[in-house]
Amino acid sequence: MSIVKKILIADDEPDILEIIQFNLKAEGYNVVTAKNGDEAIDAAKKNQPDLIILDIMMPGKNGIEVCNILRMQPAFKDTLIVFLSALSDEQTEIRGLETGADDYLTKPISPKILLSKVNALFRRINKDKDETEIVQLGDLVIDREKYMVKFKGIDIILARKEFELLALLASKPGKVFLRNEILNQVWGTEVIVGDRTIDVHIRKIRQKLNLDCITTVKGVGYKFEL
Amino acid sequence: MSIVKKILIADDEPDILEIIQFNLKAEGYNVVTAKNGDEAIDAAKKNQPDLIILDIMMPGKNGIEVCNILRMQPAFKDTLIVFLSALSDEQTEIRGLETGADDYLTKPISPKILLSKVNALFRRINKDKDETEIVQLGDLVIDREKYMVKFKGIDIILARKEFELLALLASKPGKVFLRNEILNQVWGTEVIVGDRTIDVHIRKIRQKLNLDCITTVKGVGYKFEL
DNA sequence: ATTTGCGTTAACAATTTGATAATATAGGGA
DNA sequence: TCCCTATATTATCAAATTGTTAACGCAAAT
Repeated sequence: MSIVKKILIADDEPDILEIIQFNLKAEGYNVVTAKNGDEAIDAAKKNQPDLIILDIMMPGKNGIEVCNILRMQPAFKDTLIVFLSALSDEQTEIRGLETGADDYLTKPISPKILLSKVNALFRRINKDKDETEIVQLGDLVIDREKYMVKFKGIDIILARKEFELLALLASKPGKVFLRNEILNQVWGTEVIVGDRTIDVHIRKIRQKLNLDCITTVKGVGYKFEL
Repeated sequence: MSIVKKILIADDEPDILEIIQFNLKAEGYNVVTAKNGDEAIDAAKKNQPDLIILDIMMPGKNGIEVCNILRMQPAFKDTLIVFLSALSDEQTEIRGLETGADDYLTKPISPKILLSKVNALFRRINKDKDETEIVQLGDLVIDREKYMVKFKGIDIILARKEFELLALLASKPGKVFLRNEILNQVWGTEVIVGDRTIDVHIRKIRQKLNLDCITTVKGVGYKFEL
């Protein structure tokens, strides 16, 4: 899957095609269009889009038929498919979703909302791809899932708060985290702890890592940097 | 992620909560509910649902705030979140989706359509599921089908809970399973057991395997590693 | 009816963690 | 330079968490 996502839109109304295409292109998507079901299938095979937006009522094969045909082929088993239809009856919508579509939108739809939905779908797809909870910075590896910190291949045992604190700071290297920010993220809003608590934990981390990677920004907070 | 998906519904209207809950349960989902934003956050942390359905307008924290708070936490980075709101204005919907939600549904909604949407979301998520019945890790063989564990060719008899617990931990070597996670997966959400139950089973496993393969991560959970 | 094993809990021991107080140190501004 | 304030350091102690053992209820098997 490329960096720039490709979207195929199939609709028999030129106006709709035009509006959607314009908006998606403006957002940086690569867009291909089709005027009916058969064209849609051809275009899908030819372009291998990342997302297909299908009108339901089209000349020739309707959207649901197209979806069915595509979903049967291994190449389109995982392709995102969304229906965009003027038909808003329950039966059709359910049938559409059960055909294997990822969403069912009804016309008329605001271009902005359509964009948001499309973005949401791609966001989800990308998330599932990199399931890694690992942050690596030079010789330092922070693994959230394993709850482990390694420095130059050596395991370092951190207590929970220490780990959370380090993970927070390391999540955005260079960013200065305000003391309040740290308190909210690591301790939560309900717990109230004294002023020196953060310092003590910072010190423990510095000690255990034996590495000058946490910088104090006086009067502001702390930041992580190698 | 267990076979049975867990869904958290947050809505301040008891009727809605009831209807949705009923329908999702009928479909075989495991359902947890919350009456407001704060409850939703608590319930999410406690139950680690696979999907969260959030009303927007709720007493205390509203749905969008809840979504924001959860999405900031690594544990909920990939959790499915869907808004279900009576607010159907464009601004709110866009804001909702940009907050990191996977969908935005508007009330009133037919239970059947909601179900179809929920099913569609899970269908999309479940593309990586690859359930092997036999796990082999070094000298250790865990056979889910035969309910047996072998270590260096020698059969080891584990009781049901012990087996389930070990199988869970071994399903992702290195991953730390939170106590809640373990309770949900091995004991289920309905059953409530005491604090020390997990420890006792862990001890029995350690004893029977006579192998230092389960590590305690204090304040977090347990992990399996050879 | 008796035995056996599982799952759970209670009770207590052992351990680790995290917050605080007290004190030292550093750095910027008057 | 001298203060004043913010942070660093250290030791201490309470709280939280887990480990261990024994015992109990229950159900299945004998």
